[in-house]
Amino acid sequence: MTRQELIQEMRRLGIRVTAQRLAVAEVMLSSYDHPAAPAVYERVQAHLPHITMSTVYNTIQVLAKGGFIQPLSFPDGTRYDANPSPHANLVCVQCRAIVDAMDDEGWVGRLREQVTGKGGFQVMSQRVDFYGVCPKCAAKGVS
Amino acid sequence: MTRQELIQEMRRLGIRVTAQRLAVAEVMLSSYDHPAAPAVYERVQAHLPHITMSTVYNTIQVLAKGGFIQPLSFPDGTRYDANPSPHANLVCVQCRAIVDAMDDEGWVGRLREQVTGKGGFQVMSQRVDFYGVCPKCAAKGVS
DNA sequence: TTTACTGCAAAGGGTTTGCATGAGG
DNA sequence: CCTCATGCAAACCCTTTGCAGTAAA
Repeated sequence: MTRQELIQEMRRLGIRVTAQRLAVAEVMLSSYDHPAAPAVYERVQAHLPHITMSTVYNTIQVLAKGGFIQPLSFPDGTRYDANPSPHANLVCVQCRAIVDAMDDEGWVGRLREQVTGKGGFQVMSQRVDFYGVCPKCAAKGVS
Repeated sequence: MTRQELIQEMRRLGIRVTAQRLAVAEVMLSSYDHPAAPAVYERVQAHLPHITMSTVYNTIQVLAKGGFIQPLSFPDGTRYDANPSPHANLVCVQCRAIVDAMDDEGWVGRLREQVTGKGGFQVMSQRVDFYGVCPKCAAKGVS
């Protein structure tokens, strides 16, 4: 998504475009490690040294409401996922890394189909996390 | 699970058995609405009026570590799931109700099989949530 | 008897809010 | 111009922690 497309999409959703929001959105959309707010703050500071955490949190809420990102609550804070397609996350319980799981065959979407329509529950979105130990941590800690 | 079986299982895991822990565990294991800590506290108070939130939180940690319950973090607090089998949760974004989704055909387990073994990630547990509007709320708010 | 759990109160930390200033449409 | 976003600081709320007393094993 180019900067122009991003601006157009924001305007289409009635989101007022500011330098801060653009910066936060671009960091979010180009981050694949599911950053928390403080990490987003740090990265945005490289472009906008004067931005504050309030604005980052405010913008995050706006972007979430607009469907650009999905919040993932964890005990130690909220991480954000900018991948709009149905997928699973692999969450390392040791280093807290989060990566998207390969799901070429669309199993998450299929699971959603199974759930939808049963019992009259209207599914709007989903969160699929698998918790465990990533290859790096498994190599380090020889458990 | 009877009270005696619960006690034996706790001892087997090296968990010291106290009246407070038994009460919290029994409330947890007999609650199917995925209660948050304050709700657990209220229910336990019916049996142990003198218990405190500290003890409830302490016990919750112990039970989670022992694998009796799974914490589910949400923006407005943590809910707890006492269903040990792989399943999906249906989370109503309006009334915050959480119910287990029927998964007779084991789709969640199958999805886990797909993820496990790909890329060397060691899966230990999972969380599968579907967010939407429950039948009750759909009937009320005619959206 | 030894270990560690309970209760109480206070602290912790990510996130939200109130308000004056400043910028977008 | 009018509305709404930003920045700053303080407040929020769920959860954790420190400590003295007490109960489990």
